[in-house]
Amino acid sequence: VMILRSRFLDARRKRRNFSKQATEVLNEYFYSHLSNPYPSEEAKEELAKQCGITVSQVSNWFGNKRIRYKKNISKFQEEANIYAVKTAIGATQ
Amino acid sequence: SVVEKKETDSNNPSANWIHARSTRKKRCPYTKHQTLELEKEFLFNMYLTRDRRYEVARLLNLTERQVKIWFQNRRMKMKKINKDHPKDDC
DNA sequence: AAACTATGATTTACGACGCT
DNA sequence: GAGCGTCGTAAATCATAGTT
Repeated sequence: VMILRSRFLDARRKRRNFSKQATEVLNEYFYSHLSNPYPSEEAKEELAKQCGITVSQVSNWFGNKRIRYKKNISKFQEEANIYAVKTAIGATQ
Repeated sequence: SVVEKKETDSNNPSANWIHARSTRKKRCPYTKHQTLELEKEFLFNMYLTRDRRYEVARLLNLTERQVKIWFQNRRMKMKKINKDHPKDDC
């Protein structure tokens, strides 16, 4: 019984990558809050809405992003620069 | 100046959220058997009595703490499942 | 098409804090 | 006040999607 249940739930692990726009929004938040990339529950809800994903998915994304960023900062340097520039442009307008 | 501030933040990975959980036990995935038995126990009741916890731990060769935490995590998982899919059921 | 890598989701293990 | 509760998370691992 629960074998079927767990198999059913494992099937939910089938995923699709998030859209380019969603990833863009998440990265923008991440890199503009690099000193403290921990969105509040409200911020998560807002991001989820903007991205068309669930709050859980936003939490997963930030969890993965924080650990992977931290594990290899240099690998993300280029991406970090891109979003730094992006937010800088946004700030001057 | 706004630009400068953002850039220094970006170039400053020392910004403290990188705190290493130094003295933590490494996560060790449980066996199929352990997980299955834990799930069966959870199905029986979501909360463990002290005696049950001792028995389960002994039977599965886990510590009581591991069993306690497994049940805590399992309850959180159930809560998340109920939240993400409100009412589709078998 | 078979390696390989990126990425989203799930699983252990805690710290922080609450309640009794 | 020891002890178990939830909540949010780190870190490792899993499973698959996407790339070379």
